[in-house]
Amino acid sequence: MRRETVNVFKALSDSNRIRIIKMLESRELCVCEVREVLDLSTSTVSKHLSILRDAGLVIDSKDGKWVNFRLNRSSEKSFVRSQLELVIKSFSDDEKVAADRRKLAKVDRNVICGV
Amino acid sequence: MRRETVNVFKALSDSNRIRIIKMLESRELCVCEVREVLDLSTSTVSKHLSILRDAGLVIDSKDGKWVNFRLNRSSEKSFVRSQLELVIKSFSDDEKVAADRRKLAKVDRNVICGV
DNA sequence: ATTATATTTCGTCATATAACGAAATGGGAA
DNA sequence: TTCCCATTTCGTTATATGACGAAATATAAT
Repeated sequence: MRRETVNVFKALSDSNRIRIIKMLESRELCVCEVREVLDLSTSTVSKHLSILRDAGLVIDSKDGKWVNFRLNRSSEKSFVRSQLELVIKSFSDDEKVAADRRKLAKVDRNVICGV
Repeated sequence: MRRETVNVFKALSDSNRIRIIKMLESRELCVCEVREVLDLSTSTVSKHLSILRDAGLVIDSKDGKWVNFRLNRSSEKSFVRSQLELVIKSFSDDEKVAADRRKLAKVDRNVICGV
């Protein structure tokens, strides 16, 4: 059994990680921006993002002291692309997702990080 | 966050349950047929099937002393239909899935059950 | 009714997962 | 260098999950 493929399901089977993906639809995010919206500890958010990255669902890139995470919409694996599309199409009527989006619009990493 | 939708991911995030779905592509199956192929205890298989049923991915129907499980290909939820389609399209090159299919072709519930 | 069989539920165990804070890492900035 | 800060890793804890066998249910057959 292909563990890689099952790991995509594992990565998507946590509501906080779904919220992260829905947030990443808006724009690239660093760890502390996600932490601010989800109200979890930095280490927990970092772990969630690493699980999504290991599953191939998100990509990270360094920018100075920041690490930016974005959706891997052009993954070479069609299964990953399909799952991302499905998640993007789904959860649009979810109130928590909507609230995250509103909160995210007000978040500026230069303000909320390093406090 | 819609727990129902996340539960579909949870249901699909176990390799034995993926194998069950791939087996159900061939035909309806009862608990003991699945048990025979996966080589797990009856109670474990029953639990796996109930998780898939609770997620809406499979349907069960009684037929005398047997309970037949089949894929819920015409679920009223497009998300469930899409996920089933994706699983059906995927894992086709998986050796364990192929072996399950070969084993399943030789399985007759009237022979293997009740031993 | 009594027995047999298929399935589910229950209790238990081992492992996996998600959460946290503290400590370690890595890259600007002073 | 030294300090700062974003991130990761580590160690711990609580809960979730997957496995089993035994007991309980439900139905068929005798």
